[in-house]
Amino acid sequence: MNKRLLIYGTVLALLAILLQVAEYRFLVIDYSIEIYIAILACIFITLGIVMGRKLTTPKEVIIEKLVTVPASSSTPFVLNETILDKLGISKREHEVLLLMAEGLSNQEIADKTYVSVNTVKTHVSNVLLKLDAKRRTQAVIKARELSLIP
Amino acid sequence: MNKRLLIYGTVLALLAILLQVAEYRFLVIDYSIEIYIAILACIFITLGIVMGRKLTTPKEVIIEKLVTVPASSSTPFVLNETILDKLGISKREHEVLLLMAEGLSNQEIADKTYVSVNTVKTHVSNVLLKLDAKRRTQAVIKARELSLIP
DNA sequence: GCCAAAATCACCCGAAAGTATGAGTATCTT
DNA sequence: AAGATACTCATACTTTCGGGTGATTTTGGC
Repeated sequence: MNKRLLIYGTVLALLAILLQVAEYRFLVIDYSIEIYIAILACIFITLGIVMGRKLTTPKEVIIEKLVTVPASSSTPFVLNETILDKLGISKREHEVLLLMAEGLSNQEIADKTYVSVNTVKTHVSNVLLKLDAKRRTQAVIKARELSLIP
Repeated sequence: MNKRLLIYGTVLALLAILLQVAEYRFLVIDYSIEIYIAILACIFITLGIVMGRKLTTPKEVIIEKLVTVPASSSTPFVLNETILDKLGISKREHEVLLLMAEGLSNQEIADKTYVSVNTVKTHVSNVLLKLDAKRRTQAVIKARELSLIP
């Protein structure tokens, strides 16, 4: 930081000298003083802008990213297969149920399981029917209550 | 923003006129030209610095900070209000988040909270944004991980 | 080999969800 | 008084869901 100030200082000094020299030249060639002022103004204004930009400390925007630590669950979760086949939920259906519970869309589930979206929709529909849910959100809740998903 | 530019423009113009007037005075009183230059330089350099600071968008240094959330599992659940207002989720938004987590549809949430469906949609959209979720299912998962809902 | 259940896929259609935008009101702070 | 925020609502539009129906292909067991 101090280095920077030093550099600017010397640059300023040099410019002053340069202007001093230029001054006499200008006077000799007898340019109008207005032009001289304008040039001076331009030079120092740009210098000022540059200094202003470099010297001002940039704003620091701290973005805090939230990360959850998995937290060792006390109960390991055991799938309740009894209820699973009591409700007649098949393997595939249970699979999409799990993915549904992860907040995936039908399309995303389709991509993950390498089947078409239509197939996923069919599975989802069946799951909704078998769990007596109106929406996938409800299905997930019920499934969790029944220990069908973690 | 445009107002600011206008103001600067007028200030500049005024300064120019002022300098013009001052110029002749200086010449009359016959000060040395060096002082004149110095004054000019000071004025324009400060002007430049001010302009540089105000006109240039302050560079924002984005610092990402990871914040770990313990994710309490079997504990009775305590709302993490710190995260709640860190994410800027309002009371109403949190309310619809809770109802969303119960598997309710927008219409059902609207009925329960005595507002229109459109309002609920707005709240839901905001929640999705603030939780960085694409779907309500995802939002519920994230909210639970962050201890925003039971 | 045959059958039933499971799995796959398609198409249509309406409902719900989500996005974008604008705007009015209320409250609270400076 | 002005500004910021939260809350409310609307309109228009796009995407996703979910229901209904039907059809073909696997698969596992008898």
